[in-house]
Amino acid sequence: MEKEWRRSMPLLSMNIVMQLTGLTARQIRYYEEQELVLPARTEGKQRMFSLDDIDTLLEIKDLLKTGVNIAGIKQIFELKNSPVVSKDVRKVISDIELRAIVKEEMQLAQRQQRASLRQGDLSRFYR
Amino acid sequence: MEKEWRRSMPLLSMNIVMQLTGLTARQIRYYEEQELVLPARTEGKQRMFSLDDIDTLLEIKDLLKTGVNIAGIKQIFELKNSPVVSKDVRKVISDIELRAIVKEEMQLAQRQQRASLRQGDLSRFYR
DNA sequence: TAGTATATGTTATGTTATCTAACATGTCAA
DNA sequence: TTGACATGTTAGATAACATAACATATACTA
Repeated sequence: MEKEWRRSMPLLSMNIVMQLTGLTARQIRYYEEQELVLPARTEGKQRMFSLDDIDTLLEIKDLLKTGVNIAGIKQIFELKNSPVVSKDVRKVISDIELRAIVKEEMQLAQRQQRASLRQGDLSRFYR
Repeated sequence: MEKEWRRSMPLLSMNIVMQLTGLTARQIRYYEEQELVLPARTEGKQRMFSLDDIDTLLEIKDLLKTGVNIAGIKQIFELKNSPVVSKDVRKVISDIELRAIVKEEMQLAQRQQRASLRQGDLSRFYR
């Protein structure tokens, strides 16, 4: 309860966030438009990000890379914020994400009669 | 060696540093002019501060409030960076600062035949 | 007492960083 | 092909920051 303070404090400007996440300003603003991140604003309306925001952005980046679209990410984030999942958040969430992704990919594959999901794409969920 | 990374990373812009330290931009720039802090710069020459810089600024603020002038602070910082004092840095430094301050104040008092140093001013060094 | 140094305030002027909004484009699936 | 999605690009406006010069209060010094 001193670390929480810092992680949620909006200290970082756009430029730094671009560097830390490897995302473009356009991407970051788009994700905000889609309400996936909600950076604070200065009096002059400039975005200020917290470390938590960085985590969120990195997760978005990762999920997009995995093939989940914005709508899917929205769902996942909603699940995360649902009070049901507040025991061992970390692990539970991973499972949920996994299932969401697999489900989406399965549906895709079915609809297209093809295997859009190569083995390698799930490897990071196993060990 | 993962925390060092973060503490020395220049992530913070002027505005945030002003808020975190309670110093004005003028003060911060002046301290840099006096080479007490050396913030990084963006390509566009804008200052970017690290958490270490914040610590330094807060220390400057504190020392100034205690009555030490810029020259004195410079000395103290030089002592800190001297390789001699690299065992139990924390404690040793406090002592050095204390002595430096006391010395300065004593000289002042002597020259002026007055007691410029009230008891209360040193109270924070004792317990 | 008059003069000087120190640390900071204030103002002016230019540059960099960020904003919003609109339009363009590559990719993929229907 | 057509359309949706995610992102690129550009334009024009504003916010944030830069340097530099001058002003000033306080505290020392002569």
